[in-house]
Amino acid sequence: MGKSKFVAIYTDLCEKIHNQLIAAGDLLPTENELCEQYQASRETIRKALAMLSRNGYIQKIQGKGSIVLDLSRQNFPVSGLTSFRELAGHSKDKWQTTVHQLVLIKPDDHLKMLMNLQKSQPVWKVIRSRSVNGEAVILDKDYLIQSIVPMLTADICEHSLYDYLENELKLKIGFAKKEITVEHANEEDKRLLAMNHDTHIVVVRSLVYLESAEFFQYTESRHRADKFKFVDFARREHQ
Amino acid sequence: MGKSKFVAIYTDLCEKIHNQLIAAGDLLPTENELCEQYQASRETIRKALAMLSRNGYIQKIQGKGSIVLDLSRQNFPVSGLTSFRELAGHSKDKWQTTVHQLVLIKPDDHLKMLMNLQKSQPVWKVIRSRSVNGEAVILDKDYLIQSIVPMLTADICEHSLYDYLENELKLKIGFAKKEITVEHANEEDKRLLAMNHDTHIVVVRSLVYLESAEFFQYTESRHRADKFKFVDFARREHQ
DNA sequence: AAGTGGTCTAGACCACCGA
DNA sequence: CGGTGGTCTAGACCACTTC
Repeated sequence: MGKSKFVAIYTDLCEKIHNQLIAAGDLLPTENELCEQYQASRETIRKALAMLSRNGYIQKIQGKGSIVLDLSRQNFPVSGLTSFRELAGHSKDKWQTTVHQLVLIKPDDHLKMLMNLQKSQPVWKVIRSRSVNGEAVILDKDYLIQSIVPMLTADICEHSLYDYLENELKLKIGFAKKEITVEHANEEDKRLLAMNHDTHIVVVRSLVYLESAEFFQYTESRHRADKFKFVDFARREHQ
Repeated sequence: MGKSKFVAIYTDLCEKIHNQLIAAGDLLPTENELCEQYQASRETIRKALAMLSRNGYIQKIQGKGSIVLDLSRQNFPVSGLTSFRELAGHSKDKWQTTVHQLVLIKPDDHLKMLMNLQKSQPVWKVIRSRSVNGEAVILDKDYLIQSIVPMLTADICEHSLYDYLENELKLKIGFAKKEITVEHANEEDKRLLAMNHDTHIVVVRSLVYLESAEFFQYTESRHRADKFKFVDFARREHQ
């Protein structure tokens, strides 16, 4: 239950590609060979390969085989659900988090609209800035529904909020909808970020849901424009 | 061959959701019921459901069923491969395309690096602006490898380049890697776009590949910052 | 013609949910 | 407990590439 067979096969092939045991441009073993190697049925192998394909590791070509792609360089887990991790997790720079505010609030009308709340219910408001090399370049404003996250501390917010949610509270994150726009910096941005003569902020707004399809968190992640970068791998679904 | 069974089922369910024959928040029929309805095996039904899930239409919950999600409002085909379509295709505004340049060039070193070209080979360079309500807000610079796209005309570029590539040349687009950043507007931006006192440009750089894994196009899509919006649906892959 | 991936099937067992 | 989705299997046939 910890892992299904096809995920284990996916993970194994993933590592082999990352460690260049299989070089970019090469063909993967055929599906039948992989059936042998992993003692699995073909459909199970194919699930693992489909996952590799979705995540940009391989390209399957009918009649030929599965080519290993060369996108690994900057291909950190695309469309992960937290923008901070996306940026920080895979870089070598030193990131630091500062908690500016942690309060339990009753949402006002504007927030209720943003969060699509029907009734008024208490919400954790967390404001944090993220610094790299001592320069605050990201301002994260999180709003979490208290009936799902009963307690929060500054300590949790300063370290990894998501670790806490997933590993301590055992919450299962399901999906999120994100929206990226560019806006003018406001007073709060100027106060809490090192604005560096820059007037623009990239705003990533996310609605995050649990696996139960229950809404759970709204996040506004405000990035200094010159420090922002979003990478995406998109596959064409021929229908 | 035109369509596989599971794609047909996916498409049918898609339409039913769009037309609200199945309401958001409701459960889809169970997998076994769908087997009956579509006269298909369960794995085939599950392929269709997996596709719906990937594209944000449903959330599957073990032991319960598949809930129809309510993301339809602004959920245009996320992570399509062409940023112009993403913006224009599903809006009600009137868009117009102006072709500024269409030439066959030998790429210089900078372009060769961007396009990851080993040898020097002729490349189509297409510069177009996109206007909405008479205001030019997007500048698209496309570079297409001529050995794959032998001929281009201004007429094709003014209408739909991608229609031509897919339907006339029968090219099969496979996947793309995109990168979104924010940069200062340059002279060309100011000349060809209605810059509106704005100094920033959202730059979407894409490397596009065919299904054969062959590289084929580099695109730089430069959006006036205040007109830019990117929407993404991301699913957590629990492993 | 042989080998590859693409699709579909029927059946089995498990993990989870709700009454 | 019964019904749901999650996983895995073995086998079949098709479409495509390559020789």
